[in-house]
Amino acid sequence: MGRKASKTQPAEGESPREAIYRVVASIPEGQLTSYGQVAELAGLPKQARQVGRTLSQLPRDTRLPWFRVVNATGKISFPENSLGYQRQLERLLNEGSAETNGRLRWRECRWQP
DNA sequence: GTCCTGACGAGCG
DNA sequence: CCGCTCGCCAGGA
Repeated sequence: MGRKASKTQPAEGESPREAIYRVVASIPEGQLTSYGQVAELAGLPKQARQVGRTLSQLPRDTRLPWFRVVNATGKISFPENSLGYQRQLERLLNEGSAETNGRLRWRECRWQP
């Protein structure tokens, strides 16, 4: 098939972005995971940065549970004074994944997709 | 084309 | 625990 070899793709007929969306969408409510794990499950090992970059470009009205993705140190990957930090913490507080002091509660940070 | 940046992560001192 | 470096890679200037 005369197909122009694209750039790095996970190959399942999905673009890296689609794969990331699929994985993030599958994170169960009340559970947290890391950018690195999303990358791995999406078939993009060692590309945690690309996951972060992709999530940073999500539309505001997205239904994706992007807020369930935090960094490997178990913290929200935004400066504490930023709006992004507040929005993510708010969402996590809503489903009981965080304490009011901003401390995150890791309930089974690894799930089986 | 090159250079810099970034919602990351592991390693090292 | 903290700060720095290096690896990885897509995008924008």
